[in-house]
Amino acid sequence: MRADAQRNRERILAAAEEVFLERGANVVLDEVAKRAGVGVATLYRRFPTREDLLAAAYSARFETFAETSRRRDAELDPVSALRLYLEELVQHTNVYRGLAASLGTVLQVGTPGCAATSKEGLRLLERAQRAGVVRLDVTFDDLVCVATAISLATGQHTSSKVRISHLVDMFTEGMVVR
Amino acid sequence: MRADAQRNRERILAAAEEVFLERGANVVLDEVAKRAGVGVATLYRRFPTREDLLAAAYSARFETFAETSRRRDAELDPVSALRLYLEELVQHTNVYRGLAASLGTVLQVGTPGCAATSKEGLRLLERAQRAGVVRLDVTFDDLVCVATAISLATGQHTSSKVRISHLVDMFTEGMVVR
DNA sequence: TCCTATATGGAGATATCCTCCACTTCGCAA
DNA sequence: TTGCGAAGTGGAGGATATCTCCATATAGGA
Repeated sequence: MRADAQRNRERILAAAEEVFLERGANVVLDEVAKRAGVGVATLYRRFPTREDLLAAAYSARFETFAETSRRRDAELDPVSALRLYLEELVQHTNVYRGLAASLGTVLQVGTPGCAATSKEGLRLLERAQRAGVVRLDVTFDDLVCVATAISLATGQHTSSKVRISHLVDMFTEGMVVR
Repeated sequence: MRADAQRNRERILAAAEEVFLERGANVVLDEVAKRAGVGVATLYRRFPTREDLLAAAYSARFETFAETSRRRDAELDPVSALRLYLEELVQHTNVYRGLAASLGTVLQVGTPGCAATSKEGLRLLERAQRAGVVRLDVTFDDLVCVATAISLATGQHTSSKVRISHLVDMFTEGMVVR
C-alpha cells in the first residue's frame, strides 16, 4: 500500500474509534469520513462494509484482550479462564453501543485482533473440554451466541458489571460437565 | 374506525404477511402498500413503525403459539415447558428473515398476540421459579435476549433445527437451579 | 340529500448508502 | 532530477428507503 493510503487508513481508524465510541456502531459512515478528513469513497474503498470497519477499528482492543487472556493462562483453572474470557468479551462488545448484534459477523471478518480473539476463545474452550470439565458439544460459535445474548441483555442500560458477571456465571454453569 | 379504513387495515396485514414471508422483515414498506393496493400514507398512518406492522402481522401466529403453549401446560414439567417455549419462540422468530433483531421491540408493541406471548413466557418462567427449578434472578427480558441471540446465530442458515435445539438446551441448562 | 369528520394516495422532502470518474499524488526507473 | 504509469482521492450524484403533507374523496349520521 502506498504511504499516503496507509496514512489515510490510520486516520479513518482513529476517527472510527472516536465516532463509534461517541455514537454507537450504527452511525452514518459519512460522519467517520468527515472526521477523518477524507472522502467517503476512500473509506468505502478501504472498508467495503460496516463490519469490516468495525472489525478493523476494534482490532487493537481485541488483540490486547486476547493477549491478556493468553498471558494469565497458568493462573486460572480451565473453567474460570473460560468464564473470564466470556465476561471480558461481553464487556468489550458493550463498549460500542449496537455492536452486540454484529458480534458474530465482526469476529469472522478476520482482522488480526478478531482472529486472535477467536483463536484464544477456541483454545480456552478446547482446553476445558480436554480437561473434561466442559461439555464436548459446545462450540466456539456457541460461546459467541452466549456473549451476544448477554451483551443484548446488558448493553442498553449503562454498564451493569454485576449483572454481566451474573449472567456469565449462569451460562457458564450451563456448559459445565456435571 | 370507518368501515373502509378497517378493510384497508386488513388488506395491509394480509399483504404484509405475504411480503414479509417472501422477502424478510426488512423489505421496503412501499412494496407492502403496493401489494395491498393502498397508498404508503395509509400504511404509515395505521402502522407508524415497522415494528408496529410486524407485531400486527405476527399477532395471529403469536396468539396461536401462546395458546398452544398454555394448553399443554399439564403435560410438561416446568423446565421442559420453558425449554420448549424458548425453542418455539426462536422458530417463530426465524419465520420472517430478519425479525430477530427486532424481537424485543416487537414483543413490547402490545398487539394481542405479542402480549399473549409475553404473558405466557412470564407465566412459564414464574412457574418454574416457584417450583424452585429455575434461578430467581432470570427475567423475562433475559429470555427474550436469549431467543434473539439464538435467532441471530441460526436465522441465516436454513435447516438449523438441531442447532437451535442445542443452543436452547445450553441456555436452559444455565438457568436451571442445581 | 347534505355535510363533515374521517380517510386516502402519491408526489416529494429528507436521509443514507455507495459508486463513478475526472483529477491528484506517489514513488520507481531512467 | 524528471517523467510517467499505477495507485489513490474526493465529492457530486444516482440509487434506494423512509416518512409527511395536503388536495381530494368518501362514509355514514342527521
